[in-house]
Amino acid sequence: MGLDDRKLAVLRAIVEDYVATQEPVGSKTLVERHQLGVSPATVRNDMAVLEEEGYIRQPHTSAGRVPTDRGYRLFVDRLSRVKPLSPAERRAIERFLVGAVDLDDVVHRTVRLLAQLTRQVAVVQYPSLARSSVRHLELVPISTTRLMLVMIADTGRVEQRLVELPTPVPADDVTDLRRLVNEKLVGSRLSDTPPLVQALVEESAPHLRGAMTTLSTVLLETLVERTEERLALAGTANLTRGGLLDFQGSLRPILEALEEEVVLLKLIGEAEPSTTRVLIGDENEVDNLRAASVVSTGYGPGSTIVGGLGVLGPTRMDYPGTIATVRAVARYVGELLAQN
Amino acid sequence: MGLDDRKLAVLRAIVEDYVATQEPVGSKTLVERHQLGVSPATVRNDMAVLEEEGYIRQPHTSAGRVPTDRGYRLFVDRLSRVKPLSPAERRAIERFLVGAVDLDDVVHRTVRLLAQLTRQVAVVQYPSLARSSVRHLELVPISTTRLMLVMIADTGRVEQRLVELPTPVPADDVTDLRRLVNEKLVGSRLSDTPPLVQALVEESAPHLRGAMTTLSTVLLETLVERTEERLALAGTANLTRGGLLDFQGSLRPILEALEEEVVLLKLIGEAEPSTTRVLIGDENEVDNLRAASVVSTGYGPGSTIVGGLGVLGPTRMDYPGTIATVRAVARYVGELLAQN
DNA sequence: TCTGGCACTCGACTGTAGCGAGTGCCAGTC
DNA sequence: GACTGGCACTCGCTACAGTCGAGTGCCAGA
Repeated sequence: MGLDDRKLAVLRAIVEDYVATQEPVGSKTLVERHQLGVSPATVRNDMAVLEEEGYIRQPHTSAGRVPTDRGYRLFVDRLSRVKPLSPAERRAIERFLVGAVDLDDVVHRTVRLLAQLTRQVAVVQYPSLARSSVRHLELVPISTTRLMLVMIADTGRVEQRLVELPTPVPADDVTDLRRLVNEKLVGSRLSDTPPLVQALVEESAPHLRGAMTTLSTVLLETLVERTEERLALAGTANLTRGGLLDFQGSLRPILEALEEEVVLLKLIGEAEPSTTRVLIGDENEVDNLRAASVVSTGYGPGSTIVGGLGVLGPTRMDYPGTIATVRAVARYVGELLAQN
Repeated sequence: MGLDDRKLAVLRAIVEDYVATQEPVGSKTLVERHQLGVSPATVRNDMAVLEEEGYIRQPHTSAGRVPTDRGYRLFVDRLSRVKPLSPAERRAIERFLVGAVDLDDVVHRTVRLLAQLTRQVAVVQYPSLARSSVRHLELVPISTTRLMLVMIADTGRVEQRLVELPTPVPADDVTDLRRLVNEKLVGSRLSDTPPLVQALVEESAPHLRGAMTTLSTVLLETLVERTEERLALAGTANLTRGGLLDFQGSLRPILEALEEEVVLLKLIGEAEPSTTRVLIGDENEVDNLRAASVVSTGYGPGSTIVGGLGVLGPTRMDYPGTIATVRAVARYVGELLAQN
């Protein structure tokens, strides 16, 4: 795989041109637009090598070259630098995010902002419950045998769930239950609660035992097992930019994939390392998204990560710009959350 | 506008055929597929009249006829009966909606169900706050100058909002505040609260006055002014059915409209009368949706209405079936809510 | 009022031809 | 050995002409 500097430069030029024009790029136009200092014939030879190595391909004979997924990968890894944000973008981010009034608001603003700036489909995961701690648990009696359980997490998330009690429970007992669960659980990570919840049942007074058992079941179900991850989506209309050229003519699989929360979470939620992740075309494990690329990263207050966010677009996307925007937005959101 | 019975039958046949085949329908195929008891020539004469009256049109000379928006309207109003649901559909609805665990769950299941049954884009509005009553208000101290206000409505909706207090407020005072707002507001409709909230400030003890003022502002903002209506969406992938024929080739405007919550709320949220509403093509006031039809209705426990739901699809849609499904789903959801 | 017949229209499809962007290869030069 | 200019070739795109056929409008007759 002897790719000298010039061949890399040719690849970079092809990617940049193709992203800009959306048309296969030929050797002649390439030397015209970029100062490569060599003739078209030489570029053609280089192209032949790049094609051999699988970085570019010809849609058909007598057409220019188009980068392959592998070509984009090389471009992203070795040929591009993260583009600094324009002052206008920076301002847009700041303006957009101030004045957010609660978590819902923050998430919605963020996802719209991301979609607008990148002109692609944006996805923002709500702060993960698994990475949140309990700030407060509230029990609101609906009837004598029904409670509304409200959990407030330190990330600002609020989850509620109806609890059907096996037997009527008087108001005083509800107060006791409330005190007990709060004493035991407040401050602990949700992922660490199962043993605590277990202990809660065992330690509770006999007359509370029944209610507490039901309550604990619901608690475990809601907060731990059914990892109730939520997310917000925006910018699907951006999929129609670039006519029907992107996504080989059919938006169908993409739209289908976007409806599957599980799929999206996998895409942007696994942001273990705090670095930005780029998945290009085929690298994607979801079949429906083989024609798309995803740029995602984690966000959270300070250096911790509580959730993921990212964008999805055609493989033919402006990677440097998109990566920069995604990172910047994630950083701003993190700062915003840190203020809480 | 003398449209005798046969002309109406011809129109009905045209609509049904076109909806089924998606192809302009000619006089010959029409008499073949439907027992009209007359010759193609006669049908042609009727068609000419129908076209004159604006109920059908020809995409081009030497093509069959296609219903106009006006034609669909006449069809819906006078030529179609609501199709009874198939047992399979009935079962699907029941199966889908049992086991819903909280409001979010109900809404999400409903919207997916609607999308699946109608094979169109489904929209479900959360129970409107304006039509809800306060069941409980909770104040959770986050710090000495910050409270989390949580409002639980009788419709199951839970809204939260951060309150920044002007001065630190001790825990005892928070207890007092909680008691006061609950005493005053629980049980009242949200739309009726403004005077009550006002009174709350005036009647509160001097040392609570400052905090109560801030609190009341937030209350009014969150619950009344910023009519925080939420909605859920599903089935956008269904827009791609029928190739690019529907929506005159561009999904763009549709997708854009679907991103605007305000627009959607207007579409399905204004379900004043409990009857089903059908908006066909041009009747739609949103420019982006001139190529689409919307079938919507209100839902709620018993005969009250707390929100709207509906579907959006091409004007060429199976109106009788869609209307039946939308109504049935709304009724089931209403029953489900009544159980709470 | 309905029907059969007939001439007409016009989009869809097919085949052909010319154009041109772009390529691969090769011989020649530095 | 690396680069370049030149040349023949490929093949998608566009334009154009011709054919086909579904569907129509109209009219005379039952």
